Amino acid sequence: MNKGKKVITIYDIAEALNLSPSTVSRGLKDHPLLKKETIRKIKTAAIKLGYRRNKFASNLRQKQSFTIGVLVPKLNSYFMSSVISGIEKITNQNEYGLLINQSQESVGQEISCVKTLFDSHIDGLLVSLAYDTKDLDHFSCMMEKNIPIVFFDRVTNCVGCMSIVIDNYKAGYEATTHLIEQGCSNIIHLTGNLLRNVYADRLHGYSQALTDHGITFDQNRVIAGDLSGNGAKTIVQKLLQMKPRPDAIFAANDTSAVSIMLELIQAGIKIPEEISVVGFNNDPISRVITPQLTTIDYPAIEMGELAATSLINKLKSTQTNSISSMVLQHSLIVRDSSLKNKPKN
Amino acid sequence: MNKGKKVITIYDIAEALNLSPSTVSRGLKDHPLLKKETIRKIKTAAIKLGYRRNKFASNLRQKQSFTIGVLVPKLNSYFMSSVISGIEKITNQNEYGLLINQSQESVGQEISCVKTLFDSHIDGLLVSLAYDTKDLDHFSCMMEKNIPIVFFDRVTNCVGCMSIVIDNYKAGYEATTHLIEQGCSNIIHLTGNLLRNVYADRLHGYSQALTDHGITFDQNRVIAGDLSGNGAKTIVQKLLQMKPRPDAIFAANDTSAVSIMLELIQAGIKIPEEISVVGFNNDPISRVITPQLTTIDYPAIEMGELAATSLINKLKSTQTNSISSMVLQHSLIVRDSSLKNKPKN
DNA sequence: TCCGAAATTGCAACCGATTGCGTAAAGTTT
DNA sequence: AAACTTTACGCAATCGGTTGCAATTTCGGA
Repeated sequence: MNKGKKVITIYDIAEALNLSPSTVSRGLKDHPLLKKETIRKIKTAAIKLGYRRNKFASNLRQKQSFTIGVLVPKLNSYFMSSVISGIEKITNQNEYGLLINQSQESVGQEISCVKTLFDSHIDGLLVSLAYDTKDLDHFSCMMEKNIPIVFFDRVTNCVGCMSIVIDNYKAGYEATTHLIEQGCSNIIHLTGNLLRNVYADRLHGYSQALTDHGITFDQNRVIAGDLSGNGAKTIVQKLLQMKPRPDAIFAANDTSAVSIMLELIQAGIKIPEEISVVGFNNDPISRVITPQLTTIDYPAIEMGELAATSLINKLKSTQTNSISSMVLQHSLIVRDSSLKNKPKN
Repeated sequence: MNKGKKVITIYDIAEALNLSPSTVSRGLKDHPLLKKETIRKIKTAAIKLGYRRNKFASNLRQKQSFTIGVLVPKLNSYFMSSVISGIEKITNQNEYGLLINQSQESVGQEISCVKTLFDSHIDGLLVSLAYDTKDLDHFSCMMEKNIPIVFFDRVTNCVGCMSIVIDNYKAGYEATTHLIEQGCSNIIHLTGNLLRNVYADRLHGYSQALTDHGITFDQNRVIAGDLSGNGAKTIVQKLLQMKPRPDAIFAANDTSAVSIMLELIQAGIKIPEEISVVGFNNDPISRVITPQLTTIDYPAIEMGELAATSLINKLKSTQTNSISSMVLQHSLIVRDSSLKNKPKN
């Protein structure tokens, strides 16, 4: 395979110019000790001969790959693809390659992906954890070799690692407070695996908001599921049978919120009159469903850009900077699905 | 940077076992000429010492990277992230790395990304073309070195390259025919850059369906735009001013279809009674909008899997197989946005 | 017990770029 | 013109794994 024309190396350039390979190597990267004239000659010849640097040889020697690994639970969600789009933008600008893997929400896959990425000699790693990851043992190979890791969205405490997040606690608090202010008092919270900070924090915010407004937190009103929207029918059936019927639902993502809404509508329930709904993420679907879904705007692209920028800075600076966590701004977007008081158009 | 513990090489294993590095190298990859016992010893020692193969050295020698490049217009769409999810699944199974770049819908970026990927010595390339790419000159570096390219979705004719597509002509034909069968005769078609096969073919199918049903094709009823949904307001204004008012819209993607629908609803137009709408892609939003959007189901994940599988097969087989194009199955999904005749629930 | 075939393993060159150190060439100073 | 800096470039080792071919060991058979 790959048997095209002859590969041009620095040796070919050296020979053509009657110079040594080392001079050519230096010339190609503007070494200050070389004569300007020589550098010009080398570069001209390189272009004329169609020279391309062999990254393997270069990486082997320099022990750097200029490649960043990305490990996410799932690629095909609006949120995650936006994050990755942001990451790609930055890494591309900085001439880093991007090696992307998905854990498919399983620790097993996550472990195997980390191994693969490690073997690929990535310079740094961007991670959002799988649904059921419990510990970080599988990342130890990276840490031992001082390969910096930046976690984003689904993060974890980890000495020496950096985290990019939004204030999920506050967001949960705001969403819940909004519902309470709309007159809701019997609020269901749909959440995911509480091992994950995003869900635990949102739940915590929800709980605190209730308490702060004189509503007692009730464990039975918290439903933890996979948030994929698959179980919506069952959940709605369950909700409608609860003794004091819930008057609001705060879901930890838009996908599940929308699925629930569709089921509620199917069951003849009026939104928001009978039940208000608030989601999370501000996916496109939230703007499209009727009534439009109140949700938390999550700056996905910015998160990707920031995560990538932070990692690259860490790679470029020799000094260990001490920032361990950065929090991006979210915002509550109020739409019709939760507006009980005000008149709808 | 990266100054962790000592790196273990095959030389360390060789020394520990009193063997030669070449034997260790062979043992690690189950060379048939080695004694089984020796292989076992080598592997055991490798694990005990924490050996990791250095891909750079290996790739340098073998002139292969076991890495596949992916170049797409935009990462952050439901369709594209699904395709990539499919690609990742296959490449991961086959132990290939994935280097992903986005052209941001611009030829300029596309050219620069191809250069980057070429310099990264990818073994093969998966491409969906940017919005305004006119020729394939920038891919010639790949072709000269016999690096196989598989195009998907937005493809182009190219000797020696492979294409994975759906039958866009037929899909356009079916969508239009469906509208005609619902009694529509004044059908607008919203399309993108006609340089791209996907749009040209859908337009062609639309046009042929009209002709086949005795409706004359009218260039004024074709609106070519960016399909991002941004110009929806302007387009709807324009539509509502047309002399015989259109009774249907066939949009080349769901995003624009939904944006148009929202504007139509805003303008007090009843869907589908006054204007029917059909989209393309079967994005999640199509199921969520009211009325639900009739659309063409596009097997995105399967397309990703097939593209990756085809490329890997091509890499593994020495013989040049002759398949130049594969067509995946699409399907028309009829929903309320186009059902004029039948009663709605 | 000796010989050749078969089974194992080692030697050494190689992939292509990088870089510490040494040296030759050019320029300065007095 | 001798002695000393600068400036510019070359030598050769190195990164770690791979592989064609040679060398050594093993073993069956005579």
